[in-house]
Amino acid sequence: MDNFAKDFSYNSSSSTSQLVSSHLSLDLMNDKYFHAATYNSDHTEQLEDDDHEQNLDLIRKSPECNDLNSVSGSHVLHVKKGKKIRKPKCSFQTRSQVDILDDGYRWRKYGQKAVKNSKFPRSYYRCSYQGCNVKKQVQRLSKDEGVVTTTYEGTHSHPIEKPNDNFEHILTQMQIYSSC
DNA sequence: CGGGTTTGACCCGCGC
DNA sequence: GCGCGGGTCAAACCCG
Repeated sequence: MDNFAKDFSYNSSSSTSQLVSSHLSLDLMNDKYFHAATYNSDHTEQLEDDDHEQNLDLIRKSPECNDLNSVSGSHVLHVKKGKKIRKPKCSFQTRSQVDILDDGYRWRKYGQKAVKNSKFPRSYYRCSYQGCNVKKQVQRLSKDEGVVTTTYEGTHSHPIEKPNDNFEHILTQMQIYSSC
């Protein structure tokens, strides 16, 4: 785990980001070396519920959603109809043979798209917990087939279903860096 | 039967 | 206006 801490590189200017992925499985650690190349976090101010619902679609259409490989970590501003919208987004890369990382939450796949200039498709998942609309995108890098990029969007409104102490530690590391 | 996956259609923003 | 690419929907399907 110390190796992970060393390998882990944080790349974000966000000071108040919220981490939405909390756990990755022990299997991942044993079977696949967790590379953890980048961490990208954008933070949005807590929106009023009404605004949040209204903005979901705007967020969904945001071109920034497409930037899986971005490591800028800069705050993303979306302006439409006079509204400023910032959305929380965390992405990281793992060196793994499998695309789906067991992060302790239950996910339901709702789409898959071919990605231009990549032979691997991008998969879209939503948290299946009722009322929780956290999304994640999973894509394998065409450049390096061993690397999977996972992007989380939103914040879980419920506890983790399958806690895992090992990655709790990772989360702690990430949260320390991001001052969550 | 309930919940998850697959996959083609659809929508939207953007660049030309 | 049109084509392209990304993101989502939803019907059909699968599985435990």
